[in-house]
Amino acid sequence: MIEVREHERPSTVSEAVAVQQRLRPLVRFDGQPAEVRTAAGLDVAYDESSDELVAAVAVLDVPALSVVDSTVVRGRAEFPYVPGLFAFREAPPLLAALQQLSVVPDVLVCDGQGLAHPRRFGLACHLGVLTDLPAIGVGKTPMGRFDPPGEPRGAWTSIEMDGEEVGRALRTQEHVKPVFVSVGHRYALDAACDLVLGLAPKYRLPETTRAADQLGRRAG
DNA sequence: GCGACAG
DNA sequence: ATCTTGTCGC
Repeated sequence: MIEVREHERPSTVSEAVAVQQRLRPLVRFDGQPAEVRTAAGLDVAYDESSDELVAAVAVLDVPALSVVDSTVVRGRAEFPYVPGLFAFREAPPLLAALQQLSVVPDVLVCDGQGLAHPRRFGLACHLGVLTDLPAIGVGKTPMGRFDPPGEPRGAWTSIEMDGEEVGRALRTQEHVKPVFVSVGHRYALDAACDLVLGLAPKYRLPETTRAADQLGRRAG
């Protein structure tokens, strides 16, 4: 099963920022899996009462893209939504859901950013470090600066923040708005984009996140 | 000072 | 995140 590293649960913005600064150096850039046979999609859906949420994880076989395992955990939001501190709201229930899995996925495909974050420590880095599993971030909304990639499927451009490449705007479907890919933990950016393209043969978003999204919505 | 700000 | 079915277009 998945082991989760001991971690703090801050209740204020300044404490949360301090936790990010402390965990950031633990991000690893080596240890990428030689072959990805399973990929987990993670997503959180919100309920009516605004502080109730549903964390869903779907593990897909690669490259078949069939669901081989899944878990759903209901809970309450322990932290408000604050841009840049997204993980303190969604990581707790997602970690609980990950621990219920009967298989350990080769990579976590997170719904949000990884290094494409003001302090280079988005949700994908957070989850990657706390589980020490390879992780990447696939966001629907861009964070840094980028030029629009070409229209063909597979076209991409660099996303930069403070003059460095922190991710890529990747076109997964021709003439469709790109997704925003960044490294989370133990994964290279090139490989992350290859993986996302393989996971998104038909739609804009990877099948992993689509499956998790559907699970969470069904349980809400 | 003003605007921007993952889900 | 969420409010929301069918419909226009490649």
